[in-house]
Amino acid sequence: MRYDFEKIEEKWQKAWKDKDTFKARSEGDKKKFYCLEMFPYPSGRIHMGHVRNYSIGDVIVRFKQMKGFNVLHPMGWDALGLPAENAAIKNKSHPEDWTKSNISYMKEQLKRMGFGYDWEREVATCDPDYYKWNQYIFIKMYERGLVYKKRSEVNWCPSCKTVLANEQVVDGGCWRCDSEVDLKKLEQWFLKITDYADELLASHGDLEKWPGKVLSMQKNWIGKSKGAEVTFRVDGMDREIEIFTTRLDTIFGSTFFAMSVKHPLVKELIADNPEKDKIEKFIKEVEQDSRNNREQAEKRGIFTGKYAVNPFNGEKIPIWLANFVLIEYGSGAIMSVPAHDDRDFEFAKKYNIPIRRVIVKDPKEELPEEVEEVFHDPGYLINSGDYSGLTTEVAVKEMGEVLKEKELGKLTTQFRLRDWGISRQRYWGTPIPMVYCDKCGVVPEKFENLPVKLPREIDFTPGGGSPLEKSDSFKKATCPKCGGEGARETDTMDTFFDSSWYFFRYSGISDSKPFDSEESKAWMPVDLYIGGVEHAILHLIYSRFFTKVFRDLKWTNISEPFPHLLTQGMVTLGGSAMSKSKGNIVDPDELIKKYGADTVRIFILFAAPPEKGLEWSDKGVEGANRFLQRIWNLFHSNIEIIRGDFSLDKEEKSTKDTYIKLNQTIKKVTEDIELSFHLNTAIAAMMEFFNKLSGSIDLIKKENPGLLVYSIEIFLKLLSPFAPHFANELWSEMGKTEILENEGWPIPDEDYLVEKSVNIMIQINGKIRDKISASVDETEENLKKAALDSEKIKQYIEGKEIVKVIFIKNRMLSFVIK
RNA sequence: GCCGGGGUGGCGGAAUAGGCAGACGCACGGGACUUAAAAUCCCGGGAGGGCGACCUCGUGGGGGUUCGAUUCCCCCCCCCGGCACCA
Repeated sequence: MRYDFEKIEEKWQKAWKDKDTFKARSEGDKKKFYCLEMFPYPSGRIHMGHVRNYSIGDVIVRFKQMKGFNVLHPMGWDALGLPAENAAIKNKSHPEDWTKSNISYMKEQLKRMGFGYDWEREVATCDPDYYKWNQYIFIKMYERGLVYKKRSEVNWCPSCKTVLANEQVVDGGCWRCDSEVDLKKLEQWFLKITDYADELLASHGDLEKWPGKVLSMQKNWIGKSKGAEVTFRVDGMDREIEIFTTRLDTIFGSTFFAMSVKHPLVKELIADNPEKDKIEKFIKEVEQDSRNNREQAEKRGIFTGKYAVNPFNGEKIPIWLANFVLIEYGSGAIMSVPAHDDRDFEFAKKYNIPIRRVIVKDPKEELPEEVEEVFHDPGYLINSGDYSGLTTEVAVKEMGEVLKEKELGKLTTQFRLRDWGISRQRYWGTPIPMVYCDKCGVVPEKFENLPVKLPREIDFTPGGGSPLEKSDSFKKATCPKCGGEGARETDTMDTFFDSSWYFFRYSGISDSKPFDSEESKAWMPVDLYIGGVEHAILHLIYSRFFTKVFRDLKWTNISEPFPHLLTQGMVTLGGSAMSKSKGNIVDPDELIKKYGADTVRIFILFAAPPEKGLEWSDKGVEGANRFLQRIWNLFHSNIEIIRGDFSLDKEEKSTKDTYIKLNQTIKKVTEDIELSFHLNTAIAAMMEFFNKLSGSIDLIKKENPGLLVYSIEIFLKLLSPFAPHFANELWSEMGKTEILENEGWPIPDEDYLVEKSVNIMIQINGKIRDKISASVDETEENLKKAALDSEKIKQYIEGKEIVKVIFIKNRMLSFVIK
């Protein structure tokens, strides 16, 4: 008979709800465990990635709960953002309605999967009670000088009609719709994440439980490089240009100077150049090029007619405009050292600029005059005046001191990381709580006026500016400072703002603060954070930034929100991530309907270890179902014994191997969940045990029925985090009254973990030639005797000399012969 | 180019303080049950050779260390992810 998963799953979901099984409690002196999976965007329905992510989390949570932890396992919705607006425009509805109906549908789906959450802590970022605190945090950051407004060139997505953060531009395209990104000059609000760049990188040392991959991605993103700022005077002009270099030691080799066409001084430099028109044409071309051409273009440049003066040797070097110098990095100008930099070398070759070698590996080495190859490594300085002969390292130090002394620059550090532009010209986001007053300037909204609510009735079709611009009632505001008439900021926040602190909110929901610091202190940090590797940079770096700001605001005493990160691999179909736009979605609903939640959970967890990518295939889902069904069948065909009153006989010879296997399985499953999260091998171990049990069922029934009862008990406990409804059903059929979630996690019987006899392999010259069954801990002496008695071994050893014997207890005996 | 992760049967994947490669599952083949099928149960399987006991080869390729290497060292190839005229 097939088990009726529908009935069973509904029954136990109701039981968990009625018993508040997953309500976070702070009881006794139990340790806390805060397990969090990245909250979903309510796009409509959950997808396989969610199923995988939340199944992993749920196993850990149920395991920890049985292990005796106070567990916090909340869930919520990352509910603001563009898709809601786009969908609403398409269906002529409202983003709020679309979002809320999606939330309620998806919530049912999560419940249907049997995931154990504390729904009392649910948050939805579109709720004014939530985004109120976005606004509050924004103002607090403003007060700390971490928020500023700047007119700047920003990434503009012409299709989404909004600004994108640097992090949201992928290969020159919009991260969401892949349209080519334009540059646009706009007044934008920025968060000074760069103030924390150094710390964000330095505290990587505290994140030893993060995947190396994520750390390296963040490291790349922050892009710290040590070097020096040096000021070059422009010859014949009262102007100076600052450069950044990581190779101050090569400064005597600088034979030209290069700057970005967008450098603010360019206009002035070429003002009196007779070939000004030609240069301006060049500038236009380069600007055009950098927009259209995502690939690395051929190096091009043009001489400005001016010279820069090298502060170290007074040498005048030509100032060029070059397409390979980026305005976004450093100061947008560089000293070029062709002998020691590939780009400079290529450029110098093309434009016949002298190439001067200033660093060598060995000062005694005779080198040709002509520099044929760029030398990158550190070494000894030559052709460098008083510095010649010094090592790279010493030269940088000494030159740095000279710079400082003469006020010509300093040793410094550059970051690739830019400040985070958070202004968005769209409707469905948190209004930025600022008021413009003619008298007082820009003023943050008063606390008592928060939240600044999104008006519901509004034309939110995107245009050039923010849709909120069109609402007079929204725009109209009273200046919080002087009480005069003011105008509200109409841009909304990047939704990454919302998700940068939601985990704090869960840890201490409060009406009067973003989160209750006291309660939060008891729960934070998140002990295990599980989510897709696609959030490795954006979300995770922003969340770390917010946490450090909260610490500095004394709202928390932790510096890192997620000491332990588990990044699950993406679920792909046809090689790419499932997404609506690509139309390669697999809807879990169908599988759940056909097989039930327990089967789906086992199946997705068994398919691969969590951190690996998973190319979707439903081959094998039958196998997961079959596994449960086999347990069901064995259970029910032996129900009398299982319900009976039998005691376990550990020492019964005929079944001792099963008892040992059971204990080994407890150990393996526990370690797989706790240490490596390799839930696939945990399931495999359970299957292995079940195969063993069902293979010797007749013997066990006859000789040791107590072992069957005991095995089933333990087995159901081990299975319960994976297939919780199923396990609970059988558990209750055994006559147990407590639910499994409130039972303790089994502990292996240490005296029964090792088999009493083992196979010893006998090797000759490294090749296995025989196997001998022996009791555990058999001595080398005895095994050697037995091996030498073996016919198989004899034929190899006959007439040869035994040079050496290697023995590893309980494993092998190896003869080296000649 | 730099950084990170990989490469194991037909497939998903096991196993590395060096010691029986391929656990577990899928798919496949054979058998039992059945009038038949489905379901279920049992058996089989890396490749090649041999009737067989067995033998040889085999964890991307090449070299090395070792009695013994999927595991350690050196060189190379390929795949995936990230960053990238970053000065």
